[in-house]
Amino acid sequence: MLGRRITEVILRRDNLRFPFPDEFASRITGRSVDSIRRRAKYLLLNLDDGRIILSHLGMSGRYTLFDSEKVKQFETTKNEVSRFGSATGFEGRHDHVEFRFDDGSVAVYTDPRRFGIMDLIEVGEEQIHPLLESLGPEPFGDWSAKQLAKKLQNKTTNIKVALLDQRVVVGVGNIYACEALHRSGIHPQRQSKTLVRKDGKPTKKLQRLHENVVQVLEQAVEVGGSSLNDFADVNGTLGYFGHHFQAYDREDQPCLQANCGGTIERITQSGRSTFLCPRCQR
DNA sequence: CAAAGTTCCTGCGAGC
DNA sequence: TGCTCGCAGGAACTTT
Repeated sequence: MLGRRITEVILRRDNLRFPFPDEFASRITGRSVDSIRRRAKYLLLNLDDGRIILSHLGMSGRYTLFDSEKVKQFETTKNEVSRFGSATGFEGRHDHVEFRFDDGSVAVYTDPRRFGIMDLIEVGEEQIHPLLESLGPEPFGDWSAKQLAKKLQNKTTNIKVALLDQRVVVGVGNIYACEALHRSGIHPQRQSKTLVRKDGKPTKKLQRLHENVVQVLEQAVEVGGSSLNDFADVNGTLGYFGHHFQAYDREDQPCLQANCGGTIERITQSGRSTFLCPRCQR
């Protein structure tokens, strides 16, 4: 999408999780995409008029890109079966938005559950956007164990729930919270503040957790994300991180930590599944 | 029945 | 007593 001019936007419904902003299509038609950034799990597409398309994939959203060749093919054959899985070319049941570009390519936003978000940020309003304003630090930025300790020092909340709190650190979802805690040997139900020393400095375990959060996310990105069902990149390539799970979705299977010999358990915390090894996670 | 995300609401208890 | 805050849990959104 980068560097291309939007020639047409087709909305197949009036909302995802929230209604599309007023005149969304007309306000972005004719604009070109100057740069693309990410903040937490939000995508930000900077347009040439200073406005920003804000997008979130929710649980099941995906963008699929079709080059002009592919687009021509679809338009001539009306072929609805493609190698893109649920993004069945154009007009699949869950293809909600189509961005058409000046070079003939098309980006399709597909989202069966419609937990995703699409909004248009007006010039200068990025800092005050309600979805962005209370986000915590980026794990790949200058985030430190010290910073994490500060956020957790008075928290009685379970550490797993704290990791999922986007005010503590952004980008850690349910899978990666489970994996990072498992690698760190920390019990998910442990009170957050017990990982911080009285003087406010991180304990050894919290330092490990900080390192492992970054490591888990880096590895997941490297192999293209987690395909629990069908996470795919813009070319339809499936993510591979699922093959690297050591705890998540492994209930009743042996713990893979060296010399542990424990068995992975599944519990529920705040309505979310947590997988842990009660033997090596304390 | 459970699911990868996020926000909002309610009810409860602690502390001032 | 009343107020605020933090926290836990649940609901909501929807389809597979």
